[in-house]
Amino acid sequence: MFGFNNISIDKKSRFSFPAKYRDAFINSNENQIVITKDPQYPALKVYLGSEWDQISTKLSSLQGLDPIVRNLQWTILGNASVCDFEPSGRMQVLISADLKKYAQIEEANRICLIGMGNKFEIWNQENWEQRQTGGSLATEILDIVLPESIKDMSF
Amino acid sequence: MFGFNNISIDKKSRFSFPAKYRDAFINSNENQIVITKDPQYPALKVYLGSEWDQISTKLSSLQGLDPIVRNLQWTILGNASVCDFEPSGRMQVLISADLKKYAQIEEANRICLIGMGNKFEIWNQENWEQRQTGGSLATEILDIVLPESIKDMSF
DNA sequence: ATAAAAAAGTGTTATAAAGTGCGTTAAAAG
DNA sequence: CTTTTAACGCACTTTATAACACTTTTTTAT
Repeated sequence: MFGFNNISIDKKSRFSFPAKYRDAFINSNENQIVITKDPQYPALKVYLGSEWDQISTKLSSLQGLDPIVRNLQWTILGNASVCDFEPSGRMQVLISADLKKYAQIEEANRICLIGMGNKFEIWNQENWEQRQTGGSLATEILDIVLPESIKDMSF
Repeated sequence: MFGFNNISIDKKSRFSFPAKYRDAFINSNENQIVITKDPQYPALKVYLGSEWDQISTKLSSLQGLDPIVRNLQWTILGNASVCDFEPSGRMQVLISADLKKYAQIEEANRICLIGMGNKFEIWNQENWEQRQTGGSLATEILDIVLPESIKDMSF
């Protein structure tokens, strides 16, 4: 599932996945997706249920007394929103007020949904354009040395 | 059970778990939860009964002559409050005055409840926001070398 | 020690807000 | 021109919370 989409969010903060992904969703047999914060950028990550199960299980098993691990757990696990999802239906998903704020799409009624294979990213349109045209965003959050325990994970 | 929730505590220091966790509680077949202190931060941890049984059994079996272990035992075991819990009901829980004080939520009528998978954290809202936005990883209470015995535990 | 008063804890109800479902219209694609 | 998709609007349902009433426990005064 790849590609760029500029789509709308309605008054209740819902968006629908473009129909072109329907078959892929049906084939992957998922009935849940998970939205959470991107740990590096003011953007959101969208995972398929099965993918999320793997990531969350691994991440929550790591030693939380390590402050870097703990911060990742907070960001990724502590902001995850699990949504029931019907690939055969409207494929609608709600974005919580918190996540909207984080991704700076509070006011916006349009977002950028970027297909990255097994996951999606959601961006504020201006942030996305700036980032693509080489500009840097102020908030590079995770500028740290990673502990061994998470070096083999990819979020 | 994941995600961020800003919820109210009533005048009698009760809060209710958001309804979105009901199914997960019912499926996990728990009728008790345990609230205790977080050993690193001014926050509270909430465990499911079964999870607590494992953690507390393991932790209390460790060698208490190690001062770090001893401190963890005091903090986590010595402040645990077991609450009967009805997933099919209102899912209400009382926070003791002690624990409220520790988490600095004495005055507040709102708290942040953070779902971290198999456990929750409870934070004073301001503390949480500061910690999430400040990004300073410097000020951890437990900034020490962990003994081998607890390296494989995650609280 | 006993009774009264206060505090703490438990449970119920009402109401506003948030979330969900679905039909209709508008736009795009074939 | 027909079919599919995206966006919008409305109605319905669920949820969160404050207010209230009642019970139990603790404290205080006699």
